[in-house]
Amino acid sequence: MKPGHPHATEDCRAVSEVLQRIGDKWSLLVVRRLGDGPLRFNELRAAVGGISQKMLTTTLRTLERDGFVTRTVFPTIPPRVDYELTELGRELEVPVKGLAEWAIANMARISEARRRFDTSAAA
Amino acid sequence: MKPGHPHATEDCRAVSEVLQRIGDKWSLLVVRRLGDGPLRFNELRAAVGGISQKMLTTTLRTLERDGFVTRTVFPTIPPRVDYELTELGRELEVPVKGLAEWAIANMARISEARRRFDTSAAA
DNA sequence: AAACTGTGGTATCCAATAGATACCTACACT
DNA sequence: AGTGTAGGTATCTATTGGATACCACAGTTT
Repeated sequence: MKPGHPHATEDCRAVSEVLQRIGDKWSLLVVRRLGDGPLRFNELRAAVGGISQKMLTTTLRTLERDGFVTRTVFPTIPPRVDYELTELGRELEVPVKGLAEWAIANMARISEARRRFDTSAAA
Repeated sequence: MKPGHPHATEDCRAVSEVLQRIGDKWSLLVVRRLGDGPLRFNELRAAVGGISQKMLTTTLRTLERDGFVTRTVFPTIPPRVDYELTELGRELEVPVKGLAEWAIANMARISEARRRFDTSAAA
């Protein structure tokens, strides 16, 4: 991240892409829940809380496509589908955890900055 | 991040919020550029590349609101406005850098997972 | 005097995406 | 006939991103 780094811009764009990818409304919540072990669709839905069926389906498909979770179908009746983090998904948790700790530690500072900005702008 | 952690869900939601915040299309690119030192509006625009005036304005306002950058207006003619990272902005770069390294190191794995998923789904 | 230039914006409109809601399937069991 | 599972589809709205045009101001050019 020093000036003159030849690939700085494209690298940064790659990071931005990954951030946009996992920065949607539900992906992190889902990954975090699966971090405790595999879950079935409706278990996961209940564990996350507040997510609609469609959004969970969409979120899981995208996570599966990107190789973060695996989807295992048991051809029973009624059907049973297990979702589980892949190795890649578990590795992702490491840097995310770093960001998580920062976010938790600095949320108050951000909130206060917002409050200051909003009150001074409203004046 | 262990099962039974009482604040796991709300913490995770906080992280998700921060990620959504900086996970937009331009914020990280802008922060990265300002990491090399303060820049004027049009300098920044040229440095980032491909960003419209409106999007840069919007992005900078939000970053300013959240306390990541400062905006300094010099009341000259023509006007001159400098943007600079705050201490909070510079601190943010640390965990983001961790995620950045992960993203760069694993981009290929994600791409390959996508390719596999898309080809097998298309079949 | 009129028009153009460089700044850092704002206002407006349009397209694409994200998310929510409601309703649909198929199948077996009770 | 109704229930539970794991979805799919269709529709709607809200948010996001982007393009375009415009503004104010002063100096410079014509």
